[in-house]
Amino acid sequence: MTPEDLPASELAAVQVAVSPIDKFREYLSTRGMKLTVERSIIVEEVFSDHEHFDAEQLVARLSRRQDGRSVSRSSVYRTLGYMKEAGLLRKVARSHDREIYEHDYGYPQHDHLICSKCGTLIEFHNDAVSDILEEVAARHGFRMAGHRLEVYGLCAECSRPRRSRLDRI
Amino acid sequence: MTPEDLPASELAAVQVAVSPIDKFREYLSTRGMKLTVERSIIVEEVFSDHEHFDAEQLVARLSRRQDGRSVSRSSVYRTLGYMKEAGLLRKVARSHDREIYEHDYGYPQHDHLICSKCGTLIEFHNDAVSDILEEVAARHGFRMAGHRLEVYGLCAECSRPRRSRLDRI
DNA sequence: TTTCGTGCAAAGCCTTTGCATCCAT
DNA sequence: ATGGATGCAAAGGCTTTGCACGAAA
Repeated sequence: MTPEDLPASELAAVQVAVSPIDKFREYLSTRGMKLTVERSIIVEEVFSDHEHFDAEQLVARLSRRQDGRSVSRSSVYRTLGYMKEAGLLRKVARSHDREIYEHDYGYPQHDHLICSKCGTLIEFHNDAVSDILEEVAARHGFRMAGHRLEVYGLCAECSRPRRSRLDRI
Repeated sequence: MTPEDLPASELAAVQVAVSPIDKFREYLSTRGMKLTVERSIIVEEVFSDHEHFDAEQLVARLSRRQDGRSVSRSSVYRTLGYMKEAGLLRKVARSHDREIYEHDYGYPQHDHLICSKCGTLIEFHNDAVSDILEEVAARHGFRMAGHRLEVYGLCAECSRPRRSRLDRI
């Protein structure tokens, strides 16, 4: 119950009162579930950086650990689901038939520009969008819980014309 | 190689009102492909109403036809892909692990409110959203090609409390 | 002991693909 | 004769699940 085993440095970096692991523990307890060693490892790995990731990449990162703290693929998938329910993660896109996750805790709401060519995800935030959606939802008697906005196109890098391509025939 | 087999009348009407089937034929011809009987059946079935659908539903609708004009599942999937490339369809969401399609030809751009409970899709259009996205994209040197905006939550119907559910212990 | 969790393998599902056959917008 | 297209079945690839064993309270 008590978060006394958490490094203060991490708490500061997340900029929230409760660390992800604590929030997860809290969520689990309300469902009669436990914060097991495996679940802790997964949360730690997931929040070790802010990059987007998919289940398989996470499995790979976990199996690459040299401390022998590995977790099975099944547990990874199951835990990602719980973390999403707990509000720690959210699915932001789908790439190559895989769900892409990102932190949904400790970071402000934002959306993405997705390059159709290289797959790069560029985050952006715009309050006006949220306001508009609130208004639209209200007009339809719809109780908005969240949204997913993906803008497709080509990033600056990929939209730059290249001679090599024009040379082909 | 040359598009000389295209009726001049159709070329002239391109910017105006070309039927989905014609637009598809045109697209196919530019790729050296043919508008076969099966592809025509699929286009006809898809544009027989404006509802959203997924591949399996379309397969079901086609197999339900009494005129013996059936099409295999393979062809349905393959053709949906071509129709998307041709600009006739677009994927708007993903529900129950299936891609949801809708017409992308002859209908104005719009987005959706998606009920997390019953899966209902409510369409809405808002110019401000498009404007904002154009601006955001420009600011990032991103060449926007399109977007996908899904608002999650509960529709008016599903957000209404029901006694019957409370009765269950 | 009892309950919940893990890991493995197998199953599920949607979607794609290899290949022989078919056919003609 | 000639490509492209179809249809069937099998393969793919991500994700879920059944089940026996394991660990913690």
